[in-house]
Amino acid sequence: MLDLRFVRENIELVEESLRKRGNELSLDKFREMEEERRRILTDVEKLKHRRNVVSDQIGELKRKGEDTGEIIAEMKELSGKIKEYDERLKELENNINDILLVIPNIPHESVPVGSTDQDNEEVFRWGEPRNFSFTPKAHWELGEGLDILDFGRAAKVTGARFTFLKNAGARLERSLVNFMLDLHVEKHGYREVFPPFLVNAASATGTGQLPKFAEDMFKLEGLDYYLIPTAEVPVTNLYREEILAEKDLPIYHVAYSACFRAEAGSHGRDTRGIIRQHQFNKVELVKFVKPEDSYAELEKLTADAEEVLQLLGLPYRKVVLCTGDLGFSSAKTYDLEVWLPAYNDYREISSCSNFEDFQARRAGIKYRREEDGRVEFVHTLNGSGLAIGRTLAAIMENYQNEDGSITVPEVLRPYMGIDVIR
RNA sequence: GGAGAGGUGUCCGAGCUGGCUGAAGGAACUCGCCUGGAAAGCGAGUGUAGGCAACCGUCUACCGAGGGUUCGAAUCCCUCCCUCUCCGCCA
Repeated sequence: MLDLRFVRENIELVEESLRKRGNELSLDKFREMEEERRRILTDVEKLKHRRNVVSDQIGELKRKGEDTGEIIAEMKELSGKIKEYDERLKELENNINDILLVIPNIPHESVPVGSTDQDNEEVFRWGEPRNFSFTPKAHWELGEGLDILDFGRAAKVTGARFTFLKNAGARLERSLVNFMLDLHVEKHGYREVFPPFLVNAASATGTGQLPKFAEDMFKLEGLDYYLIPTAEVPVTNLYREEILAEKDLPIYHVAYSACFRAEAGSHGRDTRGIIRQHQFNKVELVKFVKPEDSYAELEKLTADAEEVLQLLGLPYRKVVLCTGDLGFSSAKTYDLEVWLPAYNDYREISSCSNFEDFQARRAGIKYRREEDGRVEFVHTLNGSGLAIGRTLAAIMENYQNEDGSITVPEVLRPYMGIDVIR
């Protein structure tokens, strides 16, 4: 979330940035309540000071064995007043906080202004989409033909938008996880963590899923547990309510996890295949860095994700999301979109974002500067490195052969143990 | 799941028969003295959040979280969370 004082002192700027995101939230109510809050706070603090002073006097009088009846009567009245003020104050603080929690991050100045994904700007393309001498099949056709994807039985066992991976398909999924983890750990210097797949409400609030996007997550009935929509949530919350040492920054983590998305609004889109599932695997990159470094770190993080695509030989393009398409918590996001022959288009396979101090403030992740001992919020970043299921689909479609078999990309062969899936 | 113990500042650790404890003592760190240099020693300092003033400063809150009792709570009561030990169960 944004800093309370910052919002108070920059209301117009915040409203302007909301408009750029296509959000018509008015902050009039916020302004009113914040004024009242400060008024009451000043008053109640004066009363509390009085209470503290008199309380000391009572202690002293009691020690001397003197009468305190009158002064205690005064204090009773004072305490009653304080209680009333505190109640109103709490109400205001809750209401103000509720507003702050649903204000999205302010887009970075380099982010193009726009309303939909049509307005995203392409940064560059890498690789050439392959020219097929035959009509390429979609990954779901290939998968069923090779008996490596089973949609029907997954629907029976669980429901729509779940898939069984079988045989070389299951092995390919596992190979991709290992390949990506190895690359990021060994070459890019990330430290591997394996997180819980369930988090509590405080963690989901820390990264920005709650309170606004509760319906996108699966929640365990009767428990304060949510299935993680991405490893970003547990990994970013690793250091929630902590003060890190400057010498420990930057911290790079890479984590494999399953991801769970309820995505209530997605019915009807990508109903075939494994592009949009309720459960998928992902290798996620998460960084905690000093504020002055975060934009350079975003470029590096994105490059780390790109290298996966390059090593796999998958054509992709990099786009910068416009203000209207930017995620709630993000200040700037690059999407990497992989070429899918069956769609004859590029589809998102990685999303790399700088959240600046937006998540750090919600989650209370700070660091102490060596120079002057001051404490400030870190900047957090994350990006997919990559989404495994979509990578699998991309490999199947881009590396398919006329006979329906699939050539295994060179870098995966040590993990797969075979050259062709047939 | 059952029984017991406990959660205090960067860390360790007192206080817990309510007022003189934002919090003893120690460690660590910063600055100064000492020294050829270092260690030891000596002296001073070092939490977070918020309000007012915005130069110095000042006030409020915070002893796992929330609520209650009280004129007043780290200290008493209740609920919850977490950690440890033993038992049960389980991969």
